[in-house]
Amino acid sequence: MARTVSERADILPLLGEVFREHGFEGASLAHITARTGLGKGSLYHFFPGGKEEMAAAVLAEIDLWFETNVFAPLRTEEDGGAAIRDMLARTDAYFRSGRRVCLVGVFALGEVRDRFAEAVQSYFARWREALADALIRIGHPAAAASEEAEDAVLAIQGALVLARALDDATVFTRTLARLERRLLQDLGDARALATRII
Amino acid sequence: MARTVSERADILPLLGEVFREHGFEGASLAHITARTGLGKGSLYHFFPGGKEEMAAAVLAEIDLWFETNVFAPLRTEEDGGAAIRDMLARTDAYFRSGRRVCLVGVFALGEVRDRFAEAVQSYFARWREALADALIRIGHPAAAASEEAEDAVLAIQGALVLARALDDATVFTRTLARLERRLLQDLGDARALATRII
DNA sequence: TGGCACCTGTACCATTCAGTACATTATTGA
DNA sequence: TCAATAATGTACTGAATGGTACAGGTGCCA
Repeated sequence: MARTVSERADILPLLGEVFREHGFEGASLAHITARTGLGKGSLYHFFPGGKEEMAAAVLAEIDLWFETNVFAPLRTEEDGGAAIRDMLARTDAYFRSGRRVCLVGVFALGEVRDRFAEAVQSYFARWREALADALIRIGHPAAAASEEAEDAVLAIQGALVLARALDDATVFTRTLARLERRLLQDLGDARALATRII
Repeated sequence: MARTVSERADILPLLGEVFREHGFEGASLAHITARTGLGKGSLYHFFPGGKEEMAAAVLAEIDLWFETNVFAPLRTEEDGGAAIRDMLARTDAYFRSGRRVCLVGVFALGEVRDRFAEAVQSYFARWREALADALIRIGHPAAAASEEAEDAVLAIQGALVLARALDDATVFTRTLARLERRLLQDLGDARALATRII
């Protein structure tokens, strides 16, 4: 019996892709073994809790990635404008310019949402709040910043849906470009900011 | 053996809810019989093609509803502003103010997309184009109208994702209100339209 | 060289899956 | 009244589902 992959952490990205493509219910153990090359023995050795534990581990890994590379910079980077531009660039890279779907979004739409409610809710809530932080730092009024952030986060999700529906990834890149304009415009003019229509 | 429901058309909405809640793969015949009250005998009598035919019929029904109540008015109603307001009101009603999910969007994210690619693609493409039509009719420049329409359609999808993820339907109603402002603002000022940042 | 913890493949389990076959019952129209 | 058709419940199929049990193999450290 040849030892194959070794590290549990190594297979998390593969697991993620399976859940992304098939959803939680559609991700059968057959699909998972095919993609990871691991048999049931290994799978249940690494994840005694079965599919549920696998999905939870994947969600945790995604959460950590976004927390580190997107949310935290939005909260702490001094130059808020640069933080927002970084967010957009990393979002574009992560979702492969619209060719990759958001696992958390997929889970949110399904009945699985209830099983991972805390993780799903927290992911989007922290994204929204971190972005609002950065917007306030570059001079947006607090009230508007919150709604602008929500609008941006939801636009990213919607763009992923539409890009896949139309089989046209440019929908996603076009949306990111629009968001950059929308979020970073008018930085110097406080009065325009106060009265501007979102 | 008592005859129960009778019309095939009567059970389409029920079928739709099952697919909406569980996705195509997750919608087992057990779920379907439970929701519709129809046994396998009746189900396969009405839909000899099985689940695939059921889903296709549901998609066709949804398509017809939107074509009639949303797309066509956007294209033909003389008062473009009223058409857009009607679209938003009917969208709000259809999605139960954010408590109901978009079946076409759910299908778009899953692997089922390929099986119903034509229906999924056409639904969103026609929505986008019909909305762009109305925007042009109220004075938006053609180039901007197309992108504004895409932005609106994708915002609706994203709002549904986010509303369900955060378990907060107000995300959806807030988004529709924002869209109304965004789409209908500045109607009289051509110069502002030409230079406005989307 | 030995032992031991860690991996891994295989066989197996009960359950559920979509779909089929068919006999039986309702309904309809002549 | 009586066939013909439409609708329905039931029993069944073979395959796939997630999960368990476990024996055996592998690498590592003493």
